[in-house]
Amino acid sequence: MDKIVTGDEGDSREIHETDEKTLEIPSDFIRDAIRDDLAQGRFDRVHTRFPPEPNAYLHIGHAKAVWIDYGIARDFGGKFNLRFDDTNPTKEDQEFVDAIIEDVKWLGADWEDRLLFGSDYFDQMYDWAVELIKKGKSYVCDLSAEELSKTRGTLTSPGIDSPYRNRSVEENLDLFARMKAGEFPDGARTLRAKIDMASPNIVMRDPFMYRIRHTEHHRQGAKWCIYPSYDWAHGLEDSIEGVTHSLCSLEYEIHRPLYDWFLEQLGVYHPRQIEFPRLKLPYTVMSKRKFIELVDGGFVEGYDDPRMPTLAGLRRRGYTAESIARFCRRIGISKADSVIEWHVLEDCVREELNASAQRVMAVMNPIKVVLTNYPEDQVEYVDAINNPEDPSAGTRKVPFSRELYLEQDDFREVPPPKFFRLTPGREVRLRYGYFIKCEEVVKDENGEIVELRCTYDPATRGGDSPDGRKVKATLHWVSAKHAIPVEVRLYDRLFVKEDPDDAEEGQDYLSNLNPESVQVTTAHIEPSVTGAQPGARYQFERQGYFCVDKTSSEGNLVFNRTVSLKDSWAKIAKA
RNA sequence: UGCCGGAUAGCUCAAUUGGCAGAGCGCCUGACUCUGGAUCAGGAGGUUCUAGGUUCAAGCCCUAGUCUGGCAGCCA
Repeated sequence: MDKIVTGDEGDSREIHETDEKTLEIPSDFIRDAIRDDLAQGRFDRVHTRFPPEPNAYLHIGHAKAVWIDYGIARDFGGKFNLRFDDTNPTKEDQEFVDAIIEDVKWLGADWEDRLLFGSDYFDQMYDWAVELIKKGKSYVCDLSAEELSKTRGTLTSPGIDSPYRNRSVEENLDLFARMKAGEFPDGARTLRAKIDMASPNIVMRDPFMYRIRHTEHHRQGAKWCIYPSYDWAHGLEDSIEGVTHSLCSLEYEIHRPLYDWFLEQLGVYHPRQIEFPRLKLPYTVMSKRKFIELVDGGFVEGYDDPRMPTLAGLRRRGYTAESIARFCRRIGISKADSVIEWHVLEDCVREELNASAQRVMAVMNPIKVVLTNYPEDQVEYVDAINNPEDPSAGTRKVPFSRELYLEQDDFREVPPPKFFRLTPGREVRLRYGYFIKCEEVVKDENGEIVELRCTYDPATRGGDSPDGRKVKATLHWVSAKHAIPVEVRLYDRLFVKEDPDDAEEGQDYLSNLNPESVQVTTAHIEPSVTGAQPGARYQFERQGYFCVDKTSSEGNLVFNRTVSLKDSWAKIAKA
């Protein structure tokens, strides 16, 4: 039986037996390809990497990539590296390195001791470039960026050779060394691979390997003034690290021939690149440039604005790492470049929070209710279940008194059909409290309802009627004098169009911003949440899941709505 | 222009070498009878884009066609 071993320093510990264990690994086209590679002996272990460029915050699309890279390594008992692809100093920053590390850690991917940086291999890459020059496979080109793009040809016509293409090896070596030494200004020269200017694949038309950039690198400082291109660097980084499967998104597909070409010319260890489609979600944007514009333009509060699809934003919104992992598992990996609806992610977080979130009662739009037959100064503490899905979560005491707040939506003076909540003359249950009956509607001079006068049935304490009487609705409530006012932020989609780029003539995606993407309101909440710390998650009964925002403080609690509960009444009411 | 992909339930997507076409949401029904428009369980729902072909057997392989998406930077 074939044994698959792992470890790149000869610690060939046995992890799987192909015929049996790998069959238990979920199937998708990438895992299948890897399984096949192992079975055919093309590789004898699995080693992946997640290679972000530290120039932006990670978003939900990266979470999919992380879960493919890390998930596959884990499934096959292999290794996973977190590697920063920091080859372009002009856009990169330590701030992003730190944020990305936090995000990947939060997601739950484990890179063990392999936190790596592509820039740490610059010396090796340089030596390899010299080697390619010596082999006549690379040359220094003096064409400007503009000239280069002109001579590259078009989608329909071949490019033309650079006049510098046939420089001697000696001259190339000399020029390249001087490029490195800093003798030339930015953009004056490039090092290019000598491949084929007539290739139908434009990526193969003598792509550049190094450009001159007199810019300090966030990690390497001023050591370098020439920086490698993605195409040149990426395969080398994978090779150096002993990566077996270099998994990347579909836009790199046409780069694969170049990835392979460099490694073949060098004759070094050669990983396999496999591409998968990026995650797409409607009503949002996922590009670094647009994130920056949204933040700098003040359209959102920051990279961690709860409306943003960034991991920082989703985290602040209340999404858990587990719900995101669940989401990634559910959508799987296929070759189709598909758009996944938000409700898939929302279901995932509801599923998890339904099982784990502490229940609490909060009234968003209060209507005052006075229990006319309830003693003036009496206060009772009723037992409320913390989580009906989890008995071990126990119970808590909630104060009940003569004056209460109910949800405005839970009362209709003239009820529409199928409305089972409070209405004049009808009896309903107050959750964990009593049955109450609406006797009178008090209005001000403008005809606006100011309060409801109800009676309660003392025999129904706790919510049960000894005579077996039934009510159709159970409403949440708070005691008016015990309730704490808190700030609540209700979020909606950031853009009004599925594809924000689908804008009117002369307009861009910013014109599609949803003006109602956030609604700030005050809720009256039961006192048990006093002292809730940022990040704490609750279900506001009958409403949704909320978490305490980072701006929250002891005296001024702030909640973000992660997601509402499913609400089919909203649809019935609309119809 | 080249390369790659997709077309499957009302919607968004799955389907390991060809072997009874699945999930989530939506819809319908039921259970719980203190979230009763929450939650849970069950059910209905498909001529797999079209026309041919190979095969005992085709969503999958082959041929032709129609529609549709992505990529093509001195970014990664």
